[in-house]
Amino acid sequence: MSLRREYKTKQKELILDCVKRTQSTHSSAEQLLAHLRNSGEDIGLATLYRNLNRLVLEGVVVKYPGLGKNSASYQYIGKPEEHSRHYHLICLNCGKLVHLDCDKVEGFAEHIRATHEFTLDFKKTVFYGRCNSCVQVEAQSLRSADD
Amino acid sequence: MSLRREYKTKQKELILDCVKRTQSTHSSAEQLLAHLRNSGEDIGLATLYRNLNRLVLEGVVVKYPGLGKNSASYQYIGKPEEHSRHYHLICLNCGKLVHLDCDKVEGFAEHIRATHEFTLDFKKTVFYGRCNSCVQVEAQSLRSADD
DNA sequence: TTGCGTGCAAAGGTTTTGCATGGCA
DNA sequence: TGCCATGCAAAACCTTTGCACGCAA
Repeated sequence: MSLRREYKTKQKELILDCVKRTQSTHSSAEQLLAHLRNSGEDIGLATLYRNLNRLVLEGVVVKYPGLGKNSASYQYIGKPEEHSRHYHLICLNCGKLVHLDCDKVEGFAEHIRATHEFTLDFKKTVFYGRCNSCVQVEAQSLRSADD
Repeated sequence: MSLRREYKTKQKELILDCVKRTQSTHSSAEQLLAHLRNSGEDIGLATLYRNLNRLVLEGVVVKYPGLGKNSASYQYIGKPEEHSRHYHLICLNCGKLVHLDCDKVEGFAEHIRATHEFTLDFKKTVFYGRCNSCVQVEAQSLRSADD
């Protein structure tokens, strides 16, 4: 039963920094890699995936399985201790992340537990939809274009 | 700009039938294929994928990108006109899928839209958590074992 | 010095695509 | 008879894994 010590490496820090900096929009592994390259840092793809998986396990990063295309997206949501009892809203169009801090949510979760016998996990649950500005943009393009 | 006529084929009907019959639990392409084989029908994998994609486009089937493993799951939700706004609860422990048909949900969604300027997409949003039986089992194992 | 982390390349698995053939209309 | 749909196999794709080397502690 060996204790697994964790080493602090340059790559690990770069990756964490990168997802923190891009937290307003979820990014694919490839996009994150590009970001890093723009900063002059090159990191192996395998290393990136390994670290992302670790961060997901730690709970500070959320993984969204291939929404638009096929590749998964990753997004920094902060340390578990810090994002207590709030949920996340993600815009399917622009990728914007919104923190939902609201009393109503607690009431809703309680209702689900009491009536539907299901305990929501606010760390894992992400609400998808459209933010207001994207709803408006889409409504507009529906009016102008038609197919 | 050619009109694209759609043909009615045996495979198409079989696939639609299959997703309809299995709508209580979302299934991967491989699982659907197995279902079909059990009924004595063999269909090409490519055909299955092509038709599933078409059904997703039509809006009668929802695709959940690789939740547990890597493969995506598909689920029949009915014609857009027919499926009322219900959400899905998925147990993180046993994988059980629960349909959440509830007035409170509508009220909640409306609150999100009005107050938080965000329109929920009930096709894409999945609530994760634990079903009651799994909560109980886990509580029990916490008592007996400790790690 | 120990052994975890990295990078590369290869493997793994899922989904898509090209092409010849089959079948609906 | 047109041409869409199918089936097969190959390709494309994303992600994981094996292995040797580098590097943190």
